[in-house]
Amino acid sequence: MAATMQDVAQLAGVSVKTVSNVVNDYPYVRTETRERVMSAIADLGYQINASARNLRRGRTGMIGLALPMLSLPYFAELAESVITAAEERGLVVIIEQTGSDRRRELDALHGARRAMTDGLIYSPLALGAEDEELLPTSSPLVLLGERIFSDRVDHVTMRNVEAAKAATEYLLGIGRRRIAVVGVHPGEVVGSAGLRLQGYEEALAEAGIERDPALYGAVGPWGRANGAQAIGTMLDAGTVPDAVFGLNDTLALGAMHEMQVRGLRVPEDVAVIGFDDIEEAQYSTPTLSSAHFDRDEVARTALQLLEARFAARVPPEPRRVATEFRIVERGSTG
Amino acid sequence: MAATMQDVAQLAGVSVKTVSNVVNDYPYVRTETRERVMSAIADLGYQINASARNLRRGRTGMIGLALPMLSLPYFAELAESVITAAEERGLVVIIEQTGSDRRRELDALHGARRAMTDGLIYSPLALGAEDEELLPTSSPLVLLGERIFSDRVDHVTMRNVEAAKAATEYLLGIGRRRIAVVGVHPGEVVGSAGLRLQGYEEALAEAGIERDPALYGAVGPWGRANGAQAIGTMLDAGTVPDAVFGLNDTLALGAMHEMQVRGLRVPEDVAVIGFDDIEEAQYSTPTLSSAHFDRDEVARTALQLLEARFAARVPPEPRRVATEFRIVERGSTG
DNA sequence: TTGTAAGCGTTATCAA
DNA sequence: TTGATAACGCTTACAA
Repeated sequence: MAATMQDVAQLAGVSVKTVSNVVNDYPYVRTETRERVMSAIADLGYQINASARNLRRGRTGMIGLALPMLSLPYFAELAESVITAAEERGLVVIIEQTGSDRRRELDALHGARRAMTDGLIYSPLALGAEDEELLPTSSPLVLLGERIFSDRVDHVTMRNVEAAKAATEYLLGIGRRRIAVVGVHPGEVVGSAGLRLQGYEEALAEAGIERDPALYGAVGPWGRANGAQAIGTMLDAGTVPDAVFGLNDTLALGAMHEMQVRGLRVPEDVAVIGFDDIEEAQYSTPTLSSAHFDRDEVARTALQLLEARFAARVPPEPRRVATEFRIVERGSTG
Repeated sequence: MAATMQDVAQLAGVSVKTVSNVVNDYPYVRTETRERVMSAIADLGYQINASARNLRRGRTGMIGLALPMLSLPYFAELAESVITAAEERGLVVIIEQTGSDRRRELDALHGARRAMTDGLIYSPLALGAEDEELLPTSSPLVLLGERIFSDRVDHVTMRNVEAAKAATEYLLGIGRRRIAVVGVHPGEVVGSAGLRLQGYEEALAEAGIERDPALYGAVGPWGRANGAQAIGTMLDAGTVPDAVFGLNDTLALGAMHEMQVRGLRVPEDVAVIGFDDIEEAQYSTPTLSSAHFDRDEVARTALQLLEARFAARVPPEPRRVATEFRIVERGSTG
């Protein structure tokens, strides 16, 4: 059996309270006492029982991270950042994969898993603005992205519109005029797809270029296969763009792949830019230009927002923090 | 405050024990009683307190997954499978990123995090055979891969030698003779690098082809950048292979990229095969041939081994389970 | 600076 | 089939 505080206390000849004081770095412990306790801890290989501590404290030391799936590189990289940032704060992360399924996204919000964590970092894909009222407001929650907005919840946003606009402007700046956009979710306004498309359209409008529906590649999930398929359909229909804006990097990479297979040269015939700047963007052929966000910063900010709620007696005002971005120029845009 | 079993019991007019019986699907509860309890649970929005349950049960319902980092696609996909398989069994996964750092790998084995999980699935990269004795033998542990072998611990292995041999034989089968190998860790015998290299060498030996050190690309971590660098160095030295075996897919993809940049055609000039069959292999240009393993099967097997230990009164004999593989032929080998 | 004792919300034992 | 009650191992008033 594992040693308990009782065992340590007995061996050190002190009370459990004193052991607890030592374990929790309570300052008013005599050095000599502390040392006796420490050595007893070492002797017994004592490790604190997290369940007991959590039960007593009313906290679990764990936070949830709900995301579509880890095999999407963007989310794997986000998870990496969140886990690292959480570890710095002594928190443990439980990842819940929602598969961008509406029911499972709701479950992450309210289900049993939610009860075993102190807070939730939430990156929804299926829920939308109409679900705002379903967001729990009593328990700490940070929303990532701009899919849902609520005045009652903390947000870390991505400046989707501005970054997409900047990406499109970059393509315009290198002389491209027939810019396809891949990954469109028709009718969507508030999600990443809707917002990034809005940025694209604003850039074109300001450049005085007319909107051409033939250049819109609509797809479902944002994977490479759909990026390839969207541009394939477009090319089959006889529409040949001189640039492609992928609403995320995997779409852009898929589209780039499909065009190369069909003999188009990137960037000579078609320039390509993505969004998110996943690691893979640095290693594709050619390397992929992209709108870059600092995921570590997103993770740290989200954790700060959560912890502000853990600590507070009165819940703080919900905050909305926007993450900075920059356009990274690589081979796919020449 | 969240409702407790007491509250539910009071509302339903029964004892806490009865609520507990309902919650735990104890069969001997009258249907009518069960229904009253259920409706009280629903009314109060009661959710069980995991800390209290775990304290009482002496289990946490959580398992650890120690891996180098999630931004490596192979590990992200492995984590996805493990989380999914764990969820099916009502277990929660805590991911610990070791950064393939020796100290952090040891910490995953013995540290505080370890104490809050019931078992650990462990994919070491820095520890080696000499660390066998450091493996805890009292707590449930499953080792992934063939980096460490111990008779005292469960293993899920990958048939590294056989699969690498098959991959090399496949290249030989399509007529390649100067087969470079990328990702070599000189001097390593037991890790993935050592074993896969062994498979490569066995295949060449059986084909009667002499070992050529110029075709060995040694690198550190197995990322795309190092794959590119290894083949770059080789080409700079005037060695031009007619095929490349990447000891994993990201190495192969990096190497493929570098060769394409230098004007070599894949697969015409150089065929490329990887190892692991990550999702990206299906979307690169050209698509990447690879040695495929079923990660879901690995995950399920690992969990079965852990659970066998949770359940057992007497610890079961350590088992070693080998995962099947197959060579997937794609564009990079013509 | 340290000790005593009461709980945190469950589950397990035993009795009814 | 259900209920009383004692743990599980820790933290925290409160006392000393």
